[in-house]
Amino acid sequence: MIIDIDPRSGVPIYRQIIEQVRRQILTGQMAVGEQLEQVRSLAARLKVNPMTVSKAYGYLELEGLVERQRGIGLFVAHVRKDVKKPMKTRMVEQALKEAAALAVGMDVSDEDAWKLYEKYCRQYRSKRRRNREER
Amino acid sequence: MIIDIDPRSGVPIYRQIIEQVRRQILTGQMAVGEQLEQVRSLAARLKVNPMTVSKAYGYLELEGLVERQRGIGLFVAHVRKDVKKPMKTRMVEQALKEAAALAVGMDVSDEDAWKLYEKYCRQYRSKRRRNREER
Amino acid sequence: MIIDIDPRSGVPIYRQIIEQVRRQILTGQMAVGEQLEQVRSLAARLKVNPMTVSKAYGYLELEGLVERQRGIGLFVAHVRKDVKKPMKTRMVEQALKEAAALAVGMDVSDEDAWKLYEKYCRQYRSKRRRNREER
Amino acid sequence: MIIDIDPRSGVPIYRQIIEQVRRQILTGQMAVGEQLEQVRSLAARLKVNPMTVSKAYGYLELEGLVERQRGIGLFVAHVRKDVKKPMKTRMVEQALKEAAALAVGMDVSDEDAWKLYEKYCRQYRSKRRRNREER
DNA sequence: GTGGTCTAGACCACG
DNA sequence: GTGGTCTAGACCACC
Repeated sequence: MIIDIDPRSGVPIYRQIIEQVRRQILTGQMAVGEQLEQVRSLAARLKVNPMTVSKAYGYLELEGLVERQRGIGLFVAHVRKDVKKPMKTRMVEQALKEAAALAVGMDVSDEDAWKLYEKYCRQYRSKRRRNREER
Repeated sequence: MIIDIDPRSGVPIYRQIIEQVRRQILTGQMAVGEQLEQVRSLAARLKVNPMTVSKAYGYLELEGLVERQRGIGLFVAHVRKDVKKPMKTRMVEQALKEAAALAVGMDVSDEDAWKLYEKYCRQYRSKRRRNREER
Repeated sequence: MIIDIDPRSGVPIYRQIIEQVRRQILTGQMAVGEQLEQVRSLAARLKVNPMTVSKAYGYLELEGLVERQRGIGLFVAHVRKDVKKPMKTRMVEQALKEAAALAVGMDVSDEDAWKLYEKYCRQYRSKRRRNREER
Repeated sequence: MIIDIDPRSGVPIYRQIIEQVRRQILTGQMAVGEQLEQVRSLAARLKVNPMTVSKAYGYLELEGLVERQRGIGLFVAHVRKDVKKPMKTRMVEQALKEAAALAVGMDVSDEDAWKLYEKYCRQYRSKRRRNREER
């Protein structure tokens, strides 16, 4: 499992884990039925308290994105496409809405905003490609 | 002063106040020299402890967005444009970056994102126009 | 009476008044028996609340540097030289002690510190000269 | 951590804490990465409310002198030298400026001031040497 | 276990 | 009248 933690970013660690795992599940980077890395193993790898990982997994279970099989571990759950799709778009929509609100307030033109947006997209896409090649 | 607080949002109240006041100052919705609502008055209105408001105002003073006139109150400070500008763009940039990260992760095409973004901008611009006409 | 107030300096206004009047009395710039500017007049001139001036004068009276003559006003008191002298040196000594403590802590060499000190002295001396010529 | 509080000095307690910790960090008396005394522990020792200590630590974090590691505690941050240096010199400069203003006002000659300054520096340097040997 | 936030209410400093 | 500080104690978030 590819997870990057920045303990100094201000975002709680368990949230960083949640977001990255959720993203990987929703985009299919993690397949249905695939087992999540064990709590202790991931915690050791990230140099993080096991309770932190456990908490993140707990939230993902609540969301229905993973399923617990007692004594064995957690697995990526099957989520119906008509449930998955809106989850994905809602997240993006909210972020775009926030950006729009700020840009309008700050008098940033749509063109300038869009140039920035595209720049960041390129960065993230190439970063993603690199990660995939490493696997 | 227009301030909306959601005590259940998880974001500390004083931070919500800071962000909203900062945005209003940077966007010029609050004019230079304008007096901020009094600590006790705002606290009463938001049904919040005066210290919470005071804390928020204190941070804004540290940022230099607000100036104290002892015994009188707090006022919107004059901020040099070359200081203000980067503060504004940084806020917009961060929001766009977040949106880009999500869109890439969720496989949302640039075209779809752009359509959404434009829609929200139109909404905010018309909302803004209405607010101005009311004044 | 020559008094410069900086309402934005962070130092309480009444303290700024106290310090400047005290300095002028101790250095003889204000003669024994000379009348202090009236509270209302000084307050108007400095664009400051009369109570602020009154408070400053009150402290000076407590220190014995000025004397109240009921119904007439406040006058520079006669202070014995053997009382005056230590007041003056103690003030300077304390400031130098603080500067020394910091300079040692911050590893600033005596030479560097002294160059700075002399620079500031020159500035203040010329400022003082200008003030005198204006009178 | 060596901290002396004078609750009767007029200077707010949280400011006294800030200044003393800042000085110890900038002078290297507190090493980079060293853990700050825990909020509750320091509060108990100074017989002060934990929030007061927390407030002080919070400001130091804003200044970038201190970093939080959530759930663990606060640590002396690594501050780039080119950022640290001006902070240090500004502190010394201000103290020297204040001393110069007083000395000029009180008609203390540069020679007398210099003698005093050197004396205090000697005192602080030997005190410092003693402290180092104790370690 | 750590630190952060909020409250209620007292008291102070400043004008 | 302003705002600032501090306390005591409750509660929360995070690890």
